[in-house]
Amino acid sequence: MAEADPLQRVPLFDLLKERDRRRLAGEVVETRYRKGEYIFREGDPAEYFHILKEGAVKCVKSSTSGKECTLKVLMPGDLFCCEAAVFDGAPHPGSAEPLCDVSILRVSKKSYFAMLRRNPDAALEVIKYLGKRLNEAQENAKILALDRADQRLASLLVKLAERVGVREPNGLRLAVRLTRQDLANMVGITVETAIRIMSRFKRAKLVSGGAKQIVIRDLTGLKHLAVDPLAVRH
Amino acid sequence: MAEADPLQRVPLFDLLKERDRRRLAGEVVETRYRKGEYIFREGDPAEYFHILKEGAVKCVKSSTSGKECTLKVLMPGDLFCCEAAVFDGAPHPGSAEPLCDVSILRVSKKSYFAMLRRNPDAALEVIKYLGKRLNEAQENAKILALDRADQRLASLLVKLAERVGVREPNGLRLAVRLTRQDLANMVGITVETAIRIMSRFKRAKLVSGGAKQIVIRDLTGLKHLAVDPLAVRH
DNA sequence: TCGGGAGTATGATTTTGATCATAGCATGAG
DNA sequence: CTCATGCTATGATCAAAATCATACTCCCGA
Repeated sequence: MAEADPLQRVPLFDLLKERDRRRLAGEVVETRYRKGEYIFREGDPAEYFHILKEGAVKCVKSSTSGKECTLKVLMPGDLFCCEAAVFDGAPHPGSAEPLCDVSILRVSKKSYFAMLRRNPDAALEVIKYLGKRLNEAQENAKILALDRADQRLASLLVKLAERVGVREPNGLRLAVRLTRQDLANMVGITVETAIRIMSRFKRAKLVSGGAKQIVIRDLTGLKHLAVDPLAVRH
Repeated sequence: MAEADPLQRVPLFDLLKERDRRRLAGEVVETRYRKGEYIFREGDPAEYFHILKEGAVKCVKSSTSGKECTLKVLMPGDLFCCEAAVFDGAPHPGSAEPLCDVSILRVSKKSYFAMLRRNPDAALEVIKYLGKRLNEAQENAKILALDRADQRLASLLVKLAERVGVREPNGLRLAVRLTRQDLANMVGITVETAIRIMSRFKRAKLVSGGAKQIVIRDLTGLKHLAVDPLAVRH
């Protein structure tokens, strides 16, 4: 906590009255994690509320058979485990793993709830944020339930391009490093299927690049494909 | 609004200070719908916040190709379209259809937000409710992404049994009327597949009954199946 | 610059579930 | 009672994606 008011520019906290922000600042702990570590694991007790300050984090759930599913990639400003922070004593329903070196802010559930009770605007902000997340999750469920593998992957790439795409001469570069395995885990398919479809997308000049760097070369084409039940041939 | 304080026993509203509850009561409209009507449709402007008072409602999303997916069956006390109520001017991301004759309470977004701003306890309650719903939605996404058709159906039946199961001599009867098509829409499979799997479940004495009435005869067996990657044979 | 490991690529085979087709059953309105 | 209609049932066929197997390629560090 080197700066005078480290929470001033953090989403959610920026809404607090200055007095409350200062009060809370003393209770916020900043921690750094590197790729490969866990921020928390499925089943751990959920005692803190988190905000991602820097880097990218994936939320993962796994099934008994060892298969994994990535629910969401969080970016700076995202709140996480608001959903878990909510239950008294219930464990984390999923794990949080850094996709690169990250920095997160952590507050105890108790201080978090006390803060919300004192700051109706912040509470409304959290309500809006959760509403948005619930919406996303339901949209996602629809896609998983109704769409084919290639459509799901196309939808994912569109979503990623819009969230973390960086303009570049030949398209939008995704600012997070994701392997085919990562992509597969996000849409409920196997690596092999993800690789085959990505190869098809490359041939169709929709995307380019590998694990280090994915570039979206034809966003409109992908959007089309996500909606249209016609596969890209060959 | 015949009764003195119609909101006293309604979830969420029961938390309000009496003064606020009375104030809000004037703004709450109760409406009845019957099976076959729509409460609202995907794309309609979202101007109200809803609470289900009586009956059962399904939340549905559909894809361009006409296929439908049922996100959730709401029961009395459930808030709905909190997620949509949140966006300024954005349309409903899904439809709400009664599964039987229902009664719903409706408040304008404006009064709803004003009420939450004045009642931090109610706001926290909404946060908890949304957290729970987000959790459910993510659990659901995991199941859709990783599990086979029979496991998904088994999970659904377990969930339904726990939410709307009524004790009976031969098992738990589901208090909502759901056809095989409804079940199929909830887990992203076709009617035919739902029927085949339900037939298998019947043969294995896990369930009984048809569209009028589904009875869960072996909850433990279903729970097992939901988790275990072994199909019920024959 | 060489070797190893992580990630990508691609083929062959099998499994699952969708699709198409037809038939049977039950429930309720008349 | 009886017909109509909405749901369930089941078979045959097809397509999509999982699985298993093997090879390649790129990068990074020693």
